[in-house]
Amino acid sequence: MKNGHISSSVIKRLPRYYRFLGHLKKQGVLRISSSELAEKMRLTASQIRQDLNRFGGFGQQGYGYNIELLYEQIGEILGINSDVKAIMLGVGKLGVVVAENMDFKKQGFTLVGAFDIDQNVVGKTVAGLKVNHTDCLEEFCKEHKPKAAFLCVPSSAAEELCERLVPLGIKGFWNFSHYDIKSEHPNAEVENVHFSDALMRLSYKIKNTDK
Amino acid sequence: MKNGHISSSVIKRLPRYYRFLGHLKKQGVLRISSSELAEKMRLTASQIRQDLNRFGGFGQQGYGYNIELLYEQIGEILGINSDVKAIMLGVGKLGVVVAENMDFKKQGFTLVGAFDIDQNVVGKTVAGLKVNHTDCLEEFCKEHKPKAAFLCVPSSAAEELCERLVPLGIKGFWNFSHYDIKSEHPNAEVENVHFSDALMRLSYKIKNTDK
DNA sequence: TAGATTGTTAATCGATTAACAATC
DNA sequence: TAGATTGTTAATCGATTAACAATC
Repeated sequence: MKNGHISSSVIKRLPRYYRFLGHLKKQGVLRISSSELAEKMRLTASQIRQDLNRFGGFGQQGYGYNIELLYEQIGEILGINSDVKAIMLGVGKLGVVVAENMDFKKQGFTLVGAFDIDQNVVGKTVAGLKVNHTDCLEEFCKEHKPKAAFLCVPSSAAEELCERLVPLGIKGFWNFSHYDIKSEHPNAEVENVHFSDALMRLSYKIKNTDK
Repeated sequence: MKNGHISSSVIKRLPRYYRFLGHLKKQGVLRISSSELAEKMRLTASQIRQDLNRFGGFGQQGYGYNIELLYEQIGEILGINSDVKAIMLGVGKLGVVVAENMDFKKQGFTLVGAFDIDQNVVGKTVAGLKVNHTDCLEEFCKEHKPKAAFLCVPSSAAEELCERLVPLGIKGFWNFSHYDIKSEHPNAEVENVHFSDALMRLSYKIKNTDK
C-alpha cells in the first residue's frame, strides 16, 4: 500500500531465502549472484533482486551478494534476534511436541507460560514451564505481558480464548486450531498451521496431476 | 495456463471455503449468497463467485448457494472422497502425533505404512500399523503402491529419502522437514508444513504492526 | 412479475519478469 | 579498464474487483 510497505508475497518468501542462505553459509560459500541463487531456488534472478531490494541494497554490482551478510540481514528483517514473549494455550499431545521440540529463540520468541483447562495437565512441567490453569490467564498476562499466543487447543476453545487474549495485549497468534481468528479479529496478526488444509490441497494436487 | 487450469491462489482458498461451509451446514443454514459469505470470510463477493465458478455453476440466480450442495462439491473437488495410499516416514514424536491425531480419511488418504531407521521404534505399533525399517521401503512400495509420503524426518534424511521415493511412484509429499523437495524434484507435488517459517513470519508481522 | 443474485465480461490493481543504465 | 552483476525502471502477466446482463 503505502511506500515502504512490503507485500505479503515477499514476506512469505523470506524464510525460504533464509534457509537457502543458511545452507550455503554452512557449505562455506562466500558469495552468490542472483542468477545462481535463482537457479538453485527455481525462481527468477529478477524476482530475487526485486525482493531483496525492498529492504536495501544488500548486493554489489559485479560481485553479487555476500552470503554471510545477506543471511544476517534477512534474519534481522524477520526479527530472529528479537525476544517476543509467548504463551502456549493447550498442552495436549500437539502442544507438548511443539513446545518441547522447537527452539523458539531461533525465531525470536521466548515461551514464558503454558495453559490448559485439564486438571490432569495443570501442574505438570512442559518445556521447563509449570502448566497453569487457563483461569490464571488474565493475572499472568497482566504481570508478564506476552505479545504472542500459540494456540494448540480445539477450535471450540479457540474462539473464547481469542476473545480474552486480544484485550490482554496479545498481538500475534500462531494458530494450530481450525478457528478462523482473522475473520473475527482482523487486526490480530495470525499465522495458521492447518494440517488438514495442507493435506486437502495435496489431495487435490495428486488428483489433478498432468492435467 | 491452459484453459481449465485452476490457479494455486484459488486452490489455497478452497479448504477455507470448505471449513466455513461446514460450520454453516452444522448450524443448519440452508443457503447463502456470495455477499453474505464474503462478509463472514472477509473476502469480496466477486472473488467468491469467480472462485466457485472455476469449477461450475454451483449457485442459482436470485437465490444464492445451497450450502449442503456446495460443501459436497468443494469436498469432491479437493478429493476428500478419494482414497490415496500414504506412508509415514519418520516415527519420532512429531510423526506419532501426526499419525495418531489426524483422521486421514477426512482428507482422502489412508495411512498404509510407517517407517523409521531407529531400531527402538521399528516394530512398535503406531496408528494401528507396525513400524517397518526404512530398508524395507522398496519392497513395501512395490507391493502396496502408495502415492503419498508424509515426511516427519530431519532434513538430512529427507534428501536421500526423496531420491528413493520418487522412483518408487510417490507423487505427493506432505513435508514437515526443512528439506526443499520442490527445488530438487520439481515434478513432485509438495505441501510443506514448516513450523519455523510460520513463526518467523509471525515474528516479522508482530515487529512491523502499525507501520 | 419484480427482486435478488448469479455468471461472466471488462477494468483495475498488484506481482512478476524483462531490460538496461549504473557501478563495483 | 573490461566484465559482471546489481538496482531500478518499464513491460507483461495474472489475480482481484467492479459492473451488469442473464436468469432464477
